[in-house]
Amino acid sequence: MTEESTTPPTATAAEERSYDEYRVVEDLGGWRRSHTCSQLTAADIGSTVTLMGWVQFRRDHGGLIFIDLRDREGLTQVVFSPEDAPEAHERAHAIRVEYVVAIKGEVRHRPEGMTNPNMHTGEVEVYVKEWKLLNTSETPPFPIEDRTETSEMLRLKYRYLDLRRPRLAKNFILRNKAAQSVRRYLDSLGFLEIETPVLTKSTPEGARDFLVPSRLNQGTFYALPQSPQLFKQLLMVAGLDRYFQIVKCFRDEDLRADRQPEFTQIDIEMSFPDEEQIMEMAEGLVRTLFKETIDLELPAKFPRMTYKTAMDEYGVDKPDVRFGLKLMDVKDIFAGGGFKVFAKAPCLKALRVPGGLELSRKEIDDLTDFVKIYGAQGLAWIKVKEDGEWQSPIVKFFSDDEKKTLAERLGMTTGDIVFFQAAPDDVANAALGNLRLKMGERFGLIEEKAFAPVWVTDFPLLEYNPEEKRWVAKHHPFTSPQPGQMDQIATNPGGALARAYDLVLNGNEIGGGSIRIHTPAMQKAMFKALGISDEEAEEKFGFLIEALKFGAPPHGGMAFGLDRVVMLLTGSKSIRDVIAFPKTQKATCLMTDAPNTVSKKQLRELGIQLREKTAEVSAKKVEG
RNA sequence: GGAGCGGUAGUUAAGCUGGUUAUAACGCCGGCCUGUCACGUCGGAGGCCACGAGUUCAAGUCUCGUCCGCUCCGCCA
Repeated sequence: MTEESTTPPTATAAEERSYDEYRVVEDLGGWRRSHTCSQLTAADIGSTVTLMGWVQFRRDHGGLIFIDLRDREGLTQVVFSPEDAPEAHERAHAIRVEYVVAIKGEVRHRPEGMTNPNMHTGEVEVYVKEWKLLNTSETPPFPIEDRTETSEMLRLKYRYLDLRRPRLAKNFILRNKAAQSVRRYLDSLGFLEIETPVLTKSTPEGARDFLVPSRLNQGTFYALPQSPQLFKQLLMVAGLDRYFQIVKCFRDEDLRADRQPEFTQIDIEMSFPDEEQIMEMAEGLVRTLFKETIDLELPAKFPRMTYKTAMDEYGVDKPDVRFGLKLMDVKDIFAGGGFKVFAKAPCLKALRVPGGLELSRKEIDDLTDFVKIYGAQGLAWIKVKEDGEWQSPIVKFFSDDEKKTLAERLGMTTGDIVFFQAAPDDVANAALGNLRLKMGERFGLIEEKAFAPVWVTDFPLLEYNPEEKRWVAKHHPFTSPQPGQMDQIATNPGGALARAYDLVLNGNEIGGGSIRIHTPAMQKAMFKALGISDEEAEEKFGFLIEALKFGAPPHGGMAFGLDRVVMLLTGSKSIRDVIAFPKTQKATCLMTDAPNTVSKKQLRELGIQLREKTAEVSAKKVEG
């Protein structure tokens, strides 16, 4: 080291200096970490430790220099003192945010009154004796800290920096805990973790498949699994009895805050179960998971609700039961009455919101726009004023009898607002069901930290798909009907019930499953009911029907959406925050720039040629 | 496929009814500073206002289109 470089710059120095000469990256040179950045406490005082990590903040007093050293576990304050270690201190002026450093020094108690109770390691600090610069860093495009909001775009482009932020890092520490907890629990119950193929067969029904062209068999395609559904059933046929897997699933559908094209399921299947046994196992799993990750005791038994009740009272099949505000059917009150809009409505439902009197005209207008999203034509309402008078644009059309019955049925009282939807069932339910959630938020009825699980049972087996003009499986075509329900399919397809169940948590579907069909006859009958011809059934699902012929045991199971569960456990608003490298709403990866074009050679090997317009778009992408 | 919100220094935002040199905070660079912890303080640098057309004497601002991000509907269990 030259004379000049060890002399601190003085105020009289004419030209600006640079610390680049100190920014020489060194090898580890045999150094090893002795502690993480969240470990040191008063018990370690006096010991010599080695820490490695990233520089979170730097506070250079000219004399003393403090840095907060960060790793995934936490922060430790490190002190460079010109008296204790002049050479180490002088070089430390060059340290910048996000540099990677290794420091060796002595743990000391902080001086009286200088401890930091906000910091896990706030009682102590490490006085540096020597240190190594392991790497420098450019100034990060956004601050690596929780309190600064940054655009999703930048966060995704520099995901590895985003993941350094403590809040996100914590999510993945918890996610790991959750996964390990699930494995321990299921293993203890005799479930075997078995892997299933990722390159598999495209099956109709359900979501759009992601396809993978086959080079060895040109003109044919694998599909990525929407779930390992058929494989896990075949594992039951194989007599493996109990299976589970924490597994990626792929669905090529549009994205949402809680939907990614690839996501992770806790996939479970067991032999010889009834619904009760599966629900018991699932409740145990969720209870254990919550206990071991966030130390929360969920009730021993989760409440249950039929699909019909959920739709009638909550308007959705995934009710948030943390608060009341149930929908009420009032169709009968106005049937045949003078107010045509209500009298003729296929479905007429009301939502009474106590305290809703305070909603302004503007707010009601906004709510009207809100329900239009779900296909509603408008939003009728009645306010019950302090003097008991009803204020409403429609009440003048009501008869006295109608008013009286309505008030009694809904329990209308001063300060209320009542909303109405006169519409087809699905529209009325969607509009009021979502309005209910909005009102729950608006009036602070939702206890944010509460977790309210609920089973939704007795799902319909089939639902009508107007686009395809046929009945399709609501759950999937391998779901067993409830006893006797198969007979209904011919006469009243929509009324047949399935042995299916969903687990709903705070208005989020976190899991679902069913007892499966295990005889070839029933499976064939089901395909027939779905309008799938024998030939098609044979071509697409022949291997399943074949397998069912060889002593398939009764079996059933369920799958949990791990991403959604972890999202709820961590209080995240999107599953992107619990997926290390998520995709944008257009299903692209801003970090790797996937999906991308491939060379002509690659396409030729696969026997694939782009259509003219597609090729143009592709060429443009290559240029850009 | 559709609806809504957004894109302005490295970052987060402000920028009114179109009008002089586009603001601020944080960050960055440098000076000073031995008890800070989102250190303080003094000074400095930093802009294709997403992109492309148009209207206008004049566009960050108005119009149209395109691209990108988010939320939602459809889609998806």
